Amino acid sequence: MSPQHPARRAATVADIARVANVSKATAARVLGEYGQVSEAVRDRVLAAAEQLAYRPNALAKSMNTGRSNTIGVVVGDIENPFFAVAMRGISDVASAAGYSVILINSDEMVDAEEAAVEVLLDNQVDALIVAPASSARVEHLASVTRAGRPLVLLDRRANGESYDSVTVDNRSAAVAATEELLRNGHRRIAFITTHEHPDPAYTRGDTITMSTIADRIDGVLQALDAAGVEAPERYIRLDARRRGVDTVTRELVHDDPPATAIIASDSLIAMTVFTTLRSEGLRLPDDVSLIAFDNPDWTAVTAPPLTVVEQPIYDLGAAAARRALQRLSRQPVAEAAQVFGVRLVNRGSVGEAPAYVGETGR
Amino acid sequence: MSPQHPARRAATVADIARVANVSKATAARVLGEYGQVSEAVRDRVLAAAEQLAYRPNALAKSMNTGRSNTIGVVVGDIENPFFAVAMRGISDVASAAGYSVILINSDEMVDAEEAAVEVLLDNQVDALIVAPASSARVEHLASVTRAGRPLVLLDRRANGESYDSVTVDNRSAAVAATEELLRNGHRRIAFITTHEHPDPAYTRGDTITMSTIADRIDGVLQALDAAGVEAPERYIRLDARRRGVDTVTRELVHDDPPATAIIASDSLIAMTVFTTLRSEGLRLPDDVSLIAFDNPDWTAVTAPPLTVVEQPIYDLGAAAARRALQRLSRQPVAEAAQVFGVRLVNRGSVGEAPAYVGETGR
DNA sequence: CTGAAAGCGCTTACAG
DNA sequence: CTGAAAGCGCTTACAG
Repeated sequence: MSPQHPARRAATVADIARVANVSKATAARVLGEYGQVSEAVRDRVLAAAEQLAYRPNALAKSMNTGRSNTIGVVVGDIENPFFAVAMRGISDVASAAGYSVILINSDEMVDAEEAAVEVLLDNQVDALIVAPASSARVEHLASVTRAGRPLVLLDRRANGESYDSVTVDNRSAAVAATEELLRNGHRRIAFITTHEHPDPAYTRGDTITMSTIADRIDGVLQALDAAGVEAPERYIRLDARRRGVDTVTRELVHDDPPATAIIASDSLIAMTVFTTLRSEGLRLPDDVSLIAFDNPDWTAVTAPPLTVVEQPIYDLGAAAARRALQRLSRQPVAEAAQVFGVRLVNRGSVGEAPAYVGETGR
Repeated sequence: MSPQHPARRAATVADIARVANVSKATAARVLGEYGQVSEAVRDRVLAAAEQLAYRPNALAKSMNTGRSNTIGVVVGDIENPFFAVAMRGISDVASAAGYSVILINSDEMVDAEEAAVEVLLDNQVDALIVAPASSARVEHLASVTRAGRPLVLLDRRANGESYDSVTVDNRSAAVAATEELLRNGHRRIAFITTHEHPDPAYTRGDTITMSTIADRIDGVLQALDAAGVEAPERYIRLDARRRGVDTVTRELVHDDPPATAIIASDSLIAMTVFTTLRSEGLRLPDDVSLIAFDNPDWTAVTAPPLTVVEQPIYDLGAAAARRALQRLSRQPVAEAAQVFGVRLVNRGSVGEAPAYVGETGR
């Protein structure tokens, strides 16, 4: 059987040892690059390996070493640009360190997330990075640390246990966005999120299970309260996918009195708000102002370009991977919770608040 | 040590066997769900497993069965929405079938792709899905089939060997886009791609290493030739990242005679063309028409919304995974090359070709 | 420096 | 139905 043709079976250490006339241990030493081997023997083994097109079986190696050089990642949806970019950050850092990454989508469902964690653990990943769908239901995450493997939370925190986490300062971001709007005279400021919730309206004290959303709402209300706006929660809308972001948008801007500004919790929501406002004949930013979370390229090319809250998404992913790697190498890690700052990018979708002229007008 | 506390060592089949008072073989039979076991013994084993919080070691299982239930995926860049969406398709199909997926980015560099394939093979993936960076340098792909593992090419073909592939009919797509432009009176039609190439200009007979790009150029030229346009390759621009898509765009529309329409090989290029035209004071579609490959959501909200070539990207990924799975189950697979059709989505960026009024005007 | 043996955690024949 | 043994392809002490 010539080397060009499909081999019946891949060559193993034993095969190399036989051909090189050494013991399996010796062959393994040169192939695995550990221990001491004489020059002459090494050459013989290497020649045999070359001849038989030897490739190591990483699984067998993992069985012995207890390390798979693999990192598991659980995100909501890799199709979501946020996670795609974060994944790139994770991948780059992992690859550079010789780690492969196994990816599973949770679709933001805790049950799926739990199953994913189990699969990944069974596959002996060395560490896990997860963007928890809920900050409340996180018992399954304990199984990771219980298995003695590093866990890093991506973008979202978890209640109870204190895990390593790499997040963004969503509260400050929301405060900054809201203040920018307040500065322009807005007082009826809406916040739209598609995060699932029993009631689409928000009442103080409501438990928001996703930490990013909870923080943003806190930030919006904090800024509004500080500005003396009364009952600012009136314009907060949760679970907007249920009735449609377009419908929710329409109601907000036709409310009495209407919201004069909208903060969209992600760029997809912003896109629908944008088109809905346009189809309603409302001008941006003259009639309604808009600020979006996230800064995908397209937000800079719309007319007007959108004012956005830019998050260091790639860095978030990279930092999560770095943290996991540090834990694996037992390096001392300074802090458990790494929080990135965000940046308000002023473009053209925020303008002076229009005067309220009663029910008939705006 | 109570079950709530970190276990020193995870329970194994041997541990369960000891506690349940059966042999390892018997414990393994019930835990691995194979072979025959009596009701009574099964219960005892299950109870022991429960008590010790037993979790199977997928690696050990793979060692024996020769199947890892893992699929390797090599794409150019997961941050690219095209691959993010395709990855979602792959993931969904793989997960549903009980497979995990390991992802590696090649950055469209063949060397990195080659290394990725090696790593994945070493990790004993059952099958491989790769979007080859080059159709020309594909020798490393042979190692996959040589290892007896299914290989499915995603989005791009490879020269020589005939591998399974799931692609899109790029030639027809380019023909359709070009004909739409011709129908509107355009004859100086440009095509811009960032695909790397020694010469940014295109000469008939040039070898384009990426099959998608080669097909698109073929399609554009075919339609233009059929329409009797002379030397239509004049407006084709390769490797546009080198000098900048904005610069390339500016030159094309200020050429004498200028291009009156541009086909952008992906949506990122389209975005830059869009902003460049605007900053040049050129109106879309009155002065210049634009058609983009790919249909991300934002292309529908620009002013004007873009006319695009929509590719069934998710389906492409899903089909690739399905094909890999079929090969693994040795089901008869009808054809080796699955080609998806594309759809021209007419929106607002194509208009009548402006009259050419000589060097001073347009 | 080199080798024989045991072991990682499972599965797979082979007996009984 | 159940068990003792061998084996998957490596690594890891332990001798020599």
